[in-house]
Amino acid sequence: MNVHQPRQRLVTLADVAREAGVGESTVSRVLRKHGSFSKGTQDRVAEAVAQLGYVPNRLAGSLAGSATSAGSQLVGIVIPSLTNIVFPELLRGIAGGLDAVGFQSVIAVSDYDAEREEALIGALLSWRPAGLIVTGLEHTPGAVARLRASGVRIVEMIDTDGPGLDIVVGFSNRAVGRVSAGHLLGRGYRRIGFVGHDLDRDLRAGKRLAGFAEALAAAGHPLRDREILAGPSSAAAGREALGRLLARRPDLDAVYFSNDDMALGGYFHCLEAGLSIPGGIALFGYNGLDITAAMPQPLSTVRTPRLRIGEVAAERLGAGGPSETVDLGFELIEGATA
Amino acid sequence: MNVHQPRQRLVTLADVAREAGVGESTVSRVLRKHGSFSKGTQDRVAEAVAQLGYVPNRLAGSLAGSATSAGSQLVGIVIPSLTNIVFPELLRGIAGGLDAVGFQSVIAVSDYDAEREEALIGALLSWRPAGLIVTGLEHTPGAVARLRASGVRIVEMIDTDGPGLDIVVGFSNRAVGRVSAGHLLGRGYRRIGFVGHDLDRDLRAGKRLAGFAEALAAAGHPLRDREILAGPSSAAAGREALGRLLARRPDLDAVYFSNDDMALGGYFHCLEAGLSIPGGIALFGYNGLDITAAMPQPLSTVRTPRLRIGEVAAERLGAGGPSETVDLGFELIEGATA
DNA sequence: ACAGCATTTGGCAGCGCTGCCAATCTGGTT
DNA sequence: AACCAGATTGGCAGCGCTGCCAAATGCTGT
Repeated sequence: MNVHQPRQRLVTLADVAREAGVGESTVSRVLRKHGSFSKGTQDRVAEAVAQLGYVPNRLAGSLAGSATSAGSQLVGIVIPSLTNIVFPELLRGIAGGLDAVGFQSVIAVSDYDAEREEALIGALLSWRPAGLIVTGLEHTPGAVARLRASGVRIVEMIDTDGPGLDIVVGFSNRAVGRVSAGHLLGRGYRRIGFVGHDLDRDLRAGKRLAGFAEALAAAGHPLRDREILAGPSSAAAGREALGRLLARRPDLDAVYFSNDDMALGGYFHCLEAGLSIPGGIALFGYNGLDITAAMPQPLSTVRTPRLRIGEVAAERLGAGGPSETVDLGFELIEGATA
Repeated sequence: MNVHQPRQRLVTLADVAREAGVGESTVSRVLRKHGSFSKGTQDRVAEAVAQLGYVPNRLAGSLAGSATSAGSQLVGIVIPSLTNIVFPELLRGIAGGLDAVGFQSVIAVSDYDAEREEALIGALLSWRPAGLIVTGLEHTPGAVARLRASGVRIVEMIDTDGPGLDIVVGFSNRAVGRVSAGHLLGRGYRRIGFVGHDLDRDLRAGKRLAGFAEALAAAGHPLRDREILAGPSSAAAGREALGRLLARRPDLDAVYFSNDDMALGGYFHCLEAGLSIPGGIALFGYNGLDITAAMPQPLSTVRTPRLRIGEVAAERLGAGGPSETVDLGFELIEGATA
């Protein structure tokens, strides 16, 4: 089946109209519950639709509507990664918010590559989406130009540390870094290190580190050392990086991780090396992944409102308000590791 | 900005044609690198496009092409969840395979609900996608009817235990269960239990358990007990469930988990309860998540070719071959916990 | 210089649907 | 019985693009 057939002609609205013995525009109105029509007509149309197995063609619908109404019912989404569980959670939030209004999402993954993001934005705009949701505030000039010229609602997610193009939904990554530093300092840690991943590409992680280091320096206990592995974050990377860092600086009393995956890896390293936590070494993460709450010692971390960010992003896309920044904040989880 | 404006008229292909001083069809040919045109024309068109900031309207393009060519360059995807990291990985594979051919994916999440899946399939088909990728082999009769009537290529992912509609890409979940049981039996475990999640909804997990229990029974060492928590899989659920199971049946010498998340939770339970692994109790998971390899004792589990499944699914969607089932197999990871 | 062929180009009819407008119908009024 | 507002309906011109076809152009050999 399905082998190079010239694609059978599918049932069209005109077929339904003929079958139901009414005009095309009437069918269109009934199907969209828009305008007025009698109960009898509605029933006859419904029957014809069922009879013929009609599936509306939204390409045609959106194209026709594009002159006057809101364009297609698609929303374009660009995220940097699918590997980091954070992004699927954002997507889940968006999907939830979106299908409340019958929109659907076209998703593209940039792999933390700004050039690629620009290309993807172009590709998504070619579907004349009702709006676009992108990640972060940093984009190539070309991408910004396209977004501006598109005339559609733009939502930038996750980061509020800087000016946005239209709607911004997230929290301050810099503040997360500062608060995390404050917590460690407050607990009396003084010889603090950092374990991270690819900061050149994950710009938010870079901002957190900047805020973190800044707060430490301001308190007079500057960051002692850092171990940064190229490549995406992972438990394996965190484990290896913490091993290296502690081999070099066994005197550290606390380590800040670029995220929970890395921190979990660090935790595994400590288990294996027989280091006591937080007495021997304190660990502090970022994200508040569910898994960290199930650890024998819950991870000390910062929980971010990922799902909510997605929901709000979706919601604002539909709404017609003015441009604005929505800061959803974050929550420090004390945990037992720092 | 962007407040209820009646959507400015965007640049169209006709505008480009006028600017470049050529006909519309010429612009169309140049842009799609289809048919023949001179270098000079190409340059003039390219310049006009850049000049005007033209973004093609794929809604119109797909609609126009739909009469003769393959329909839109969209691919619809239905997955049951975004929470379980497995599905984002599938998506990543699909995205990779798809953008090699310039297709884009519209993603819908069914929440393991068959009725919802049916509705989503309808919604996706209304975009006249080039193909549809769905999860698993079990669908409502209505969903099957729609898929059949759509006339597009259908790929069913992950599970090969049963007949498919068109292309099936995955592995045998039942076989995973059997092989896992074989491994435990081979290692001498005899008093075996199971910890799982929501099997009524996650049908693949149910099939694995069926295969597992069947193999145990065949060997004369039937499954001793099971603890199944409602709701999705998670480390927290695995931890709690293992606690309950062992409280009830402290004599168990091995436990099979519905997946690695659950197993990791079980591992945490053991750490906390001071149970030695695998001497006191052996743990066996499913999925081969990266994180389990970073554990102090790597988890014994079965690694599934998730990324590859996605890639192959995408690849087959484009290809025009006959219907078939592609079994990509799986790999048993010995690990250190069983 | 001219036929013969390949290459390049433009015109235009749809693709299936929606929005606008005019036509028809309904029921109640005067 | 004539009249009117409101409800219901159908016709049809696009939405922006692609595929088909015919026309124009460029080259070659004779």
